[in-house]
Order: sequence, then structure tokens, then C-alpha cells
Amino acid sequence: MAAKRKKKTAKTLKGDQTKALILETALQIFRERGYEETTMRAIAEKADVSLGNAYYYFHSKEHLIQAFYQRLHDEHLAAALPALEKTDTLKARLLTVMRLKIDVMKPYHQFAGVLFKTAAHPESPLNPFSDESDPVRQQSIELFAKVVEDTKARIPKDLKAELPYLLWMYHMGIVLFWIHDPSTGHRRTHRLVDHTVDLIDKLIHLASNPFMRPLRKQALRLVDEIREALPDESEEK
Amino acid sequence: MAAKRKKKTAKTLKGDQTKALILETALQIFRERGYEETTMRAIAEKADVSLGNAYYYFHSKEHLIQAFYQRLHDEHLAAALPALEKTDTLKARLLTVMRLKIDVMKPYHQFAGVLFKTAAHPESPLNPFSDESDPVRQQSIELFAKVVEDTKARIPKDLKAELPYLLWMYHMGIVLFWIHDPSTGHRRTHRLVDHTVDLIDKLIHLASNPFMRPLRKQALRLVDEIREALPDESEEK
DNA sequence: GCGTGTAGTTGAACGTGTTCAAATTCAGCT
DNA sequence: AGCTGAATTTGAACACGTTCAACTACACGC
Repeated sequence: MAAKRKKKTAKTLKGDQTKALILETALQIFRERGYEETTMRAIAEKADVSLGNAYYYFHSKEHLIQAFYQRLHDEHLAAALPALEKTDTLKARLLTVMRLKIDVMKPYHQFAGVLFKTAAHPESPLNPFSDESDPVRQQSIELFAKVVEDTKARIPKDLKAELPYLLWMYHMGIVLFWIHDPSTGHRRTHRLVDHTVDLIDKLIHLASNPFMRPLRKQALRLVDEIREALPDESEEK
Repeated sequence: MAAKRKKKTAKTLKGDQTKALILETALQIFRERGYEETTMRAIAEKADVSLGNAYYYFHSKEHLIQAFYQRLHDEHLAAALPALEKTDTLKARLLTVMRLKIDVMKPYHQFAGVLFKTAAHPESPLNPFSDESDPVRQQSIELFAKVVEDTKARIPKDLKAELPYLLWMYHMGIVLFWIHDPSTGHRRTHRLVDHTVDLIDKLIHLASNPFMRPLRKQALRLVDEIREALPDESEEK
């Protein structure tokens, strides 16, 4: 076996640096010119590496989006966690998280479309619904778990367990709307978030009513059915 | 000898023939090898036309999907209309239409993924949510209007008016699930349709309850908000 | 017949994403 | 220092979607 010493660090660091450089360059040009108009050659040239080298670190142009996705979530998380500590009602917490999401995404509006374009493709390595290579989804759902937990509202256990996933799905819907939203400052998306959060809050309370138990159970069984149909999502932690 | 009594007819007919030939050939190869693996050169070659000629009739490879979309809807409509005459409850009618949709799509499962891939892209000419060049969406919503009308159930007017659109959205969701469904015979999608139709039926009755009026109004206002944010969809016709 | 304009058709050429065999760098070893 | 093998880097080559200027076919008016 090969010698395993700590001196590897220098080597990997070099690689990591190059990889980071390429990613930064790519995201910059994406912001400036959009995804389609950005060529791999342009990225390589601006990053001062060869074309092949870019492909050494990112198997394809789409894989750069994967990295972007992760970056987006990291920023969202960093903004949301502190903000969540200041609110306690479910409604306010959800509203906070959704508003921050839009803020974080703002600089990328013009090229974000391609995200969904590839994301919705079942065979794409970026499919956020089902693909094994996507830890971002897990992390994103965990954020919504944080939104739900520590809430004083009395929500039935069965619903509370599915809520993070349901809210994540809702959040994906809002992102889809945002992508298509041409209004200045994305005010339509903001308005939609305000109204949907209000409605969702009401629906949760309605669904929590004992009177609604049978219907709620049926709906939740459905959600389970959908989740289990999608490839393995709960593996290790 | 070539001269016909109908002057223009011969000309346009020639073009239509070529166009149809290219489309048939394309769909055939799509079925056999999937979308990505089918090259425009292969289509042109098999159809015995030049590459440029294929582009004369279809501006891009994606535009072939547009044609496929139309074809799919035509088949669905042809299958659904007679079947609808035999049922009268909303639940049964919706179930019929959804089942037939899956049947009609079946031969195209492996390449249908690309449909959503391009469809979800806001700048794509195929975007089914918002694009001006897509009459298929209108026709598809009309089919769901037929599902709703002539139903004996007592549904509030406001809900009944939005129901076709809502059911179309639901149907898009099922299609999305179907695309990702790898189970044999798409049994999971069928099961999902059975359960969701049941649930939807119950929800409609629930929402029709006078007690639910305020919440229903709020939800419908939301739907309107979403619809009007999407580019003009109701024009002439 | 003959010219003319429009519909239809051609294939070469371009730009782009992607691949790959070869070249280069570099850390550890003798 | 010199060697070795892995990590990194290179640029040429390939396949594909797309464009375009030129060409052909043909119906019509004269």
C-alpha cells in the first residue's frame, strides 16, 4: 500500500484550490451572463486553467450547478439559523425562512432557471427529488425540521413528522414560481409567500383538529406513498 | 401533368408530408433509444432528408417535443371523450381521465423525462406553464373542464370555476411522478392516482361545505394570484 | 415555352460540451 | 540526486445541435 502520511495535505490542497477557483469563476460568469451563454472554455480561460482541467474537477457543466446548489443552501442556512432564534411561532418562523431564501437566491435569478430544467430530469445527476448524490436535499429538509421544532403550537405527531418534508416541497414550489417571476424585485413571489404562509398556517391548524383525523391520516398515508416511491432518501444520518 | 386543379394544395401537401415524415421518424427513434441518444442526423438520415431540411420544419430538437406533446394530448382526448360519456360522478370521471393519460403515455416513458426537463425551464419555448406558443395547455385544461361539467355534485361556483385548472395542475404532478416511477407497469403511479383521486374527491366535498367558505375563498384567491402571475393564458378562442 | 417568385432542400461550417491519451508536477523513497 | 507512481494539467479531437448561403423544384402569369 502507498505511504499514508500527513504530507498529503499539500497535494490535496492544491487540487482543492484549483477546484474552488474554477467554481468561483464559473459562478461569477453565470451571474453575469447566465448559464447557457457561459461556455466551459470561457470559464477555463478566465480561471487560467485548461479546458480539460475544468472537466477534471467537474464532470460536466451541470455538475457546476450541483456545487451552486450546495453553496446556495449554505448561505441560506447561515442566514436562517440566527434569525430563527428570534421567533417562536410556526408561522413567523416559516415566513422568515422563506423570505431569506428569496434574498439569498436573488443574485442568481437569471440563471436559476436551468436549475429546475436539469433538476426535473429523472436521469440527471442533479434531480433534487430522488438522486442519491444529493445531500443538499437532506440538509434542506433538516432546516425545515428546525422551523417546525420548538414550536408551541399543538400539532399532532403524525403531521409534525411529515411537516418538514411537506414544507420543503412547498418551498420547492415557491422556488419554481420565483424562477418564472419577472416582476421587479420579485414582489409577486414575496406576496405569494406572504399569502401561502398564512394559508398553510391555517391549514395546519385545521388539520390538527380532532375532527379532521381520518382525512389527515389518509393524506399523510399518501405522502408516505410518494416518499417511498422515490429512491432511498433515509440512509445514514 | 403535374398540374393540379388546386394550385397551392399540391405544394403545401408536399411540405406537410415531409414534416409528418420527419416527426414520425423522430418519435420512432425517440421511443427506441430515448431523447438524448437520438441525434438530429440520425433522424434526418432515417427519414431520408438532409439535416438542414429537418431544421426547416422543426426549429430545434426541442420543438419535436412540442409536436409530441400535441400528439399525446390528441390521443388522450380521443380516448377520454367516449369514456366520459359512460360515467357521471366527478370521482369516476377524473379517475377515468387520469388512467387513460397513463395508458396513452406508456410507450414514451423512457424519453418523457426530457419533457419536464425542458418544460420547467422558463425560457424554453416548451414551458407548459406560461408560454404563449403552447395551445396544448389550453386544450388540456378544457378536457378537465369536461370532467367537471355535467356533474351532479353540488360544488360552489367559485370552486367549480377554478377546478379545471387545479385538476390540470394535479395531473401535471402525476405526470411528474410517473416520469420518475420505475416500478413495473407503473403500478405505483396507478396506485397513487387511485388514492389521490379519492382524496381529491373528499377534499372537494369538504371545501364545498359552507363552513369552509372563508378558507376556500382565501385559497382560491391564491390560485388566482398564481395564475395571473403567469403570462397571458386567456386570449382569443 | 419562359421568366419569376416561393416553397422546399442541401451540405458545409461553426460553436459547444465532452473525452482522452499524453505530458507535467510533485511528494516520498532509496 | 535520481526514481516512482499518483495527482494534476494539457490541448487536440470528436460528436452533436444549429445556422446559413446557395441550390432545386415547381406552379403561375405571360
